[in-house]
Amino acid sequence: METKALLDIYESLHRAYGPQNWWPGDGPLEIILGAILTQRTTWENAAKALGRLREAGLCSLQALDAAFEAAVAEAVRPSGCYRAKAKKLKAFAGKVSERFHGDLRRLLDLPLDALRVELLEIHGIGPETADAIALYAAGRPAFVVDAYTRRLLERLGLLHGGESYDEIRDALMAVLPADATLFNEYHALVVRHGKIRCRPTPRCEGCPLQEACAYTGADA
DNA sequence: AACCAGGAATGTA
DNA sequence: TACATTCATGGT
Repeated sequence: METKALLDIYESLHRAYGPQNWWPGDGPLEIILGAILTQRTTWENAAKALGRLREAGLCSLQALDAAFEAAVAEAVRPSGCYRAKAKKLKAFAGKVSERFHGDLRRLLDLPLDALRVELLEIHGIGPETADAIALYAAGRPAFVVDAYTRRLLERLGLLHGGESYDEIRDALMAVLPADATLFNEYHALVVRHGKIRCRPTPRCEGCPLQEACAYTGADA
């Protein structure tokens, strides 16, 4: 993949959609909890679950660590896969508690590579969630590769379709400047664009990537 | 009424 | 290593 092609895509998307302002404020912990809760669900459902965690007084590492898994599960029910996610949330709280003395900063302040290794050891955190946490909670330049990213790059002819997560991530990070702000907006823009469902004809009317690719959204 | 949404763990060959 | 199944709510 080439730097210019990828930056051109970014420019087109940014011109069309503007800044997406993903995961602002909230604080590192809630960003992490949200990253787990949004797996295989809409952000609306994840936000609902996060709100219920707050209501239940479970929005802290100590509270999560001490709480019954069933209580956590009940709170996060709206996000789906709720028993599995309750286990994941407690796994994260437990890891920070035992390995980092309950101090989230000790984890987040690690160098990117070390941070990613630590995150991947935690039950419930795979490559995409690890990069989302590194980028949006720790502010590190980690490129988040999701289904939208794959589909876009495949349809633009930059990928063939058999690549692993790490292959795609490493290829992108090898040619793009290590800029957390850029990666933050890039991922958010790819998702924003990917949600658009183009009509078969005319194809992608108003699509910002029309000249590069007539059909990069979801299947209509 | 199938299908998808800001995945990952687990089981099987 | 590579693919199938499971988790499970809520909106089209």
